Amino acid sequence: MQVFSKRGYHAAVVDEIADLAGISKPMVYLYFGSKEGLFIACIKREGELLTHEFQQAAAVEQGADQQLWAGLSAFFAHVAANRDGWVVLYRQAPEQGGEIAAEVERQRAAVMAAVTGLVRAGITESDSSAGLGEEDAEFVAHALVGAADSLTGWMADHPNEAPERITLRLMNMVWVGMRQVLAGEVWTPPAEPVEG
Amino acid sequence: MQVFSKRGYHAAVVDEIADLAGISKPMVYLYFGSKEGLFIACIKREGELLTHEFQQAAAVEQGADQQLWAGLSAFFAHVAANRDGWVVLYRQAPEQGGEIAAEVERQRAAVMAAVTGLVRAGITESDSSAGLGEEDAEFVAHALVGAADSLTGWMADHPNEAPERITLRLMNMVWVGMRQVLAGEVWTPPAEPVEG
DNA sequence: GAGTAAACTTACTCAGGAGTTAAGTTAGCC
DNA sequence: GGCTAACTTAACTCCTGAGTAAGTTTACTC
Repeated sequence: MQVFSKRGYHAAVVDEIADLAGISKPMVYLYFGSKEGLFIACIKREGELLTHEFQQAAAVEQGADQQLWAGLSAFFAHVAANRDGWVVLYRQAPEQGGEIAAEVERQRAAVMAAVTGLVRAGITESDSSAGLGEEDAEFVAHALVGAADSLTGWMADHPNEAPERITLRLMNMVWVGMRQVLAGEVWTPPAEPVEG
Repeated sequence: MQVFSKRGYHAAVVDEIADLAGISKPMVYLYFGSKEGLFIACIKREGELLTHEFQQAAAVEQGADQQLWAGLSAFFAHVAANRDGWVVLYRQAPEQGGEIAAEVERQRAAVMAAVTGLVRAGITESDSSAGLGEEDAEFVAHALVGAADSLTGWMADHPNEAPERITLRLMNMVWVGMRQVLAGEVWTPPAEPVEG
């Protein structure tokens, strides 16, 4: 994870990974078959761990907003403690082909589905759904995950910021806005085009 | 750009790039010196173009929200028309070392600074600054850029969605929330810890 | 403590791809 | 027609790094 995160898949050298793990290269091939196999194992573990922690945290029966809060808190806590894994999973894996791409897609979709589910719940929970539907849930989920991802970088620059505080800030940015939108308050752009 | 975007820096083969450009490999080396030089040129152009378009759009004198709206619209329009460039700049470049990392960092910082500037303006423009400060501006800017990045993926799955509509959705998610927070409405988490 | 299987290492092979060299080819110009 | 500039083609060198083969240590059994 550490090496893949720092160097990227292609630039990561199996020898370095083996050294760092305190074993020799042939052992890596014995255990994982190939570099690709090793990488897939990394992604799989990371994705499943993250999804599991997120859903575990969000599973408690309560309002959708609080579930989302719990899930995001778990997410940030996990990433803060384990930045490499997230970087590998979300930032650099997608461009590879074949089996790797497939596994990454699977793990990512799982994360996205979990978030989308909570957002959807938040929308339908509101009485006045204000015309927001499935597409909006997906949109918000994408934006949320992207924001969270980017904030992992911000978090690295602010090591004293607790994951809960980050979640709180993010919830205030997003959820309060969504609630307002659901309540009918909408921001609108200027009527005429701003520039030719 | 196309090849770097599809394959990633390391897996990109100079021969393929040359073929696609309709020139021969030695010419690539004549013009750019090395693969790294070529890549840096790509990043530089992309970053400067994007920053320029964003700032151009946001430069018109008006409310900070409308400036942000204009800037984000320009951003989405640019990325929609030129996905490869964004992918190269934001998603895969950072993990390389040396000169590449330096240039990427420079371009990214420029984008981030532009966004942060507008968010900061939005905060100070409000009468009741509600205790939000520079750190909050940076936080929101990070979240915004991350969301925008992630939404470029969503956009690729929804080709009929106009960039302006995406911006509108995003503005409604973020700005309305921020306005509410500035006005004093705050979302708070459950009092007791959700899980042990 | 010899025999042996499992766990491991050292030292290799071999392919792919960055970067180069050299010998053309084409177009424009005097 | 010869000269130059801008290129191409195609072969090459050389290095890095994935994957492997053969040998060596460890640990366990009788």
